[in-house]
Parts: sequence; C-alpha cells; structure tokens
Amino acid sequence: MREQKKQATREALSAAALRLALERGPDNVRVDDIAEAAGVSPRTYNNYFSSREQAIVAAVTSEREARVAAAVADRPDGVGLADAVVEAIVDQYTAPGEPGRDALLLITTRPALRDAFIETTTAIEHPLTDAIAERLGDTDPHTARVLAASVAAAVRVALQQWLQTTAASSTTSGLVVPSSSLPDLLRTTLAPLTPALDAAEQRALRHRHP
Amino acid sequence: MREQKKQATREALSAAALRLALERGPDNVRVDDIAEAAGVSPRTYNNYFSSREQAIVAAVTSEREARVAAAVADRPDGVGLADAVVEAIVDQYTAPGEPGRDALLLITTRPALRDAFIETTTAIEHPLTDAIAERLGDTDPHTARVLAASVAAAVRVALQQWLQTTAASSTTSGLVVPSSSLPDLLRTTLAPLTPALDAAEQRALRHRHP
DNA sequence: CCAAAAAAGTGCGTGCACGCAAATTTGCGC
DNA sequence: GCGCAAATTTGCGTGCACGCACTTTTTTGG
Repeated sequence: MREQKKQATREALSAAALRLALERGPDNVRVDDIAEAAGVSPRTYNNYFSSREQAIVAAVTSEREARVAAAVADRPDGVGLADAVVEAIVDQYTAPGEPGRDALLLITTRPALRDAFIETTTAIEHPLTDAIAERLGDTDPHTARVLAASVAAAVRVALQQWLQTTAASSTTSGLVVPSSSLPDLLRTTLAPLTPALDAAEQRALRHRHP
Repeated sequence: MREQKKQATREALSAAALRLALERGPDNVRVDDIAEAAGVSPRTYNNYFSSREQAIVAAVTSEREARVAAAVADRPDGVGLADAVVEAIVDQYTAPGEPGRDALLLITTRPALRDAFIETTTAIEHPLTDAIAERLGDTDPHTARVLAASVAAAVRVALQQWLQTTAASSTTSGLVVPSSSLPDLLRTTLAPLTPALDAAEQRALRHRHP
C-alpha cells in the first residue's frame, strides 16, 4: 500500500505543479503553492522532486520509461532488436495523451522546462538496459548498458532538434527548416545506431548457437 | 586578453576549490572561501561554476574536451574512424597529470563529486561532434551528433563502472570483481559502438565516391 | 491485538544558485 | 591620452534544495 500512496502523492504534486504553471505562468508558482495544492508539506515536495521544472515535466512524461521498456519486451522475437527498439520508442513518443497542447507549448517556450524535459530521456536508460539485456541474453553486461545509453542519447538529440526548430519556427518569421515530425526525427537519429544493435544481436545469436 | 583573463580566473577558482577541498575536506569549504582564495567576489564564482562540485572537478578534467577532439582530428586518415575515436579517448583518459592521486581519491569517495565527475563526459559531446563530422564530410549532420553523444554515453558508463568498483573495493573486504583498469574498461564499453562508427564511415565513403 | 521497527512526512536551519541593476574594467577608434 | 560602448564584476534580494532530528503513520512479528 505504501507504494500506491507514494505514487498518488507524487502524481498529485506533479499535477498541481503543471496546473498552477499553466494558470499563472511558471514563474509565478512558488514551491509552497504546489505543496499546498497537493496537500503536503513543502519539505515533502522536495522528497519527490528536486526542482519545480522536474515536477511540472513529470506530469507529461510520467511512466514513459516503463512503457518504453515494456514495449521493447513485447515485440515478438521475430523482429530484430533494432526494429523493436526504434518502433517501441517511436510509439511511446507518439502516444495519445502525450500532449496537452498547451502543456507542450509551455515546455517548449521556457528554457528551464525545455532542459528538464530533455533530461527525462536519461530515465529510460535503466529500464531499457534490462529490456535489451533480456533480448541479448547474459552476454557481456556492459553491452546492453552502452546500447541503452546510446539509444537514450539519440532520443535526446532528436528532442533537442525538435524543440529547437519548433521554438525557432514559432518566434521567427521563419526561413528555418520546416520542423519535421518527431517520429521522423526519432527514426533519423536512431538510424546510425542500428548497425550497433544488429551487431550485438548477431553476437548474441552466435553465442547461443556456437 | 579578455579571454586570457577569464581563463585565468576560472583556473584560479577551480584550483582554489580543489586545494581547499583537499585541505579541509569538501564539506568544510564554503563558496565564500573559494572566492576569497581566488581573489574574486562570491557572486563572480557563480558566474563561472554553478556548484562547488563542478569547480573542484574542473581542476582535474579541464580542457579534456578539446584534447579529445584534437586527438581525433590528428589521427591520420588511414586509420578507421572507430579506432581513431577509441584510441583518442583512451589516450586522454590515461594522460599523465590525470591524477593527483589524492584528488582522485577525494572524487571517488564523495558521491557528489563522483556525480559531477561523471557528468563531465557530456562536455566532450560538442567538440567530438565537430571532429567526427569533419571525418564524415557533410553527410546528414545528425549522424555525427548521435555518434558523438553515444560515444560520450559509453565513456560515462565506463567511468560509472570504474568508480563504482573502485569505491566498493576500497571500502568492503571485497569479493567484488577486481576493478579493471580504466583503459580496458573504456575499450570494452566503446566496443559495441564500433559497428555504428564503421557503418557511418562506409556510408560517407560511398557518398564521396558514388 | 499489540508492541516494536520501519518508513514516510514535517519543521527548521544553512548555504547556495541566480536574476537584476549598479559599478567597474576592458577594448578601440580618434 | 580620451572617452564611449561592450563586457565583466559585484552587491543584494529571493526562493530553493537538502541535511538533520523529530513526529506520525504503516508494517511486521510475536
């Protein structure tokens, strides 16, 4: 039960943070306000989030890590590792409910929120490591970790590119490259990693059938 | 001259930070002390570093980013991209002067410093992106960026592993895996990325000689 | 059902990061 | 040299993150 309650207050906090940020603008939200809106002490808020930005962004990105890992695990063994990973990620970043258009606008606008949003990509690393390790079997444990970290880095690059171009195109009169869709961008940035994923997979197969 | 002076005070600050941290222990060093020791206002210190940990670690890792990029650029075109990158990195993380044994001990001991040290890997991303882009020619600009980010991530994994095992083996009576040497660890974590680097290089070559 | 232990929440104090605007230094053309 | 514009430094004020010790709640074992 303790886990349930913890997740509940966590959600309450991030929900309150996002709501207040949208209502008043992120600069007019004090930590005390968030805590009060969530019905906990300010100090408790700090036990869950170490920055306002983190709390706000969490309302949008919550659980994505787990969903990505699960999505990778769910792909049938028939499809290659590279495809499994790429499609799982594209799916999760195209998922419905992703938006709250106004929330995304807020995030893309404020640099601090942009940064916090981008940093959430590192959260997929651990779950993704497990998912990849599962598929590769128990070969060298470093491999899965490096691959997962690389995938997360590629996703981060895609988000940076996406946020940068969209931010630019919304402010300037715009001879910027038309901001491609996020799914396309993700496929593009993940593409250079497929040789590495394929190679690791082949290694694992050879290891299993010597 | 402007740049010179800025680098000078930057170095003075990080040097003072490291010296004081070694003398008194990192927890007994106030920001005001560092600023005073460097002969600037506390506020100025904050213009250069956004945390004490950053300042301390910078005394050890300074300029490494540039050195890695230069080292990659310097490898003759004969050697493959993957080898160039791996060897350049191994060199820079084995460079003499790296240590200050006591400084490294301090860093490995305190978690906050460990984290700051690990985060310095992201700094090599931009220079390395340029170096790799140089070698790949002006194909898709995202590729170099993703590869550089992946390499940085792999280096980060190596450092994490290295710091973890060394920390463990120095505190416990130790049935931990004997902490491998950092160069070995780096080669191991970078290995899974060589297929990606090779593939990008081949693509670039084919693109140049259609 | 009840202690006792474990875990989560809380209050307080300390240092700090950072925005802002005034003061100081630096670079440069004349 | 001279003064002006840009960049840098500085002081100040505000909010905040986080360690610590303590209280309240939940879990556990007898």
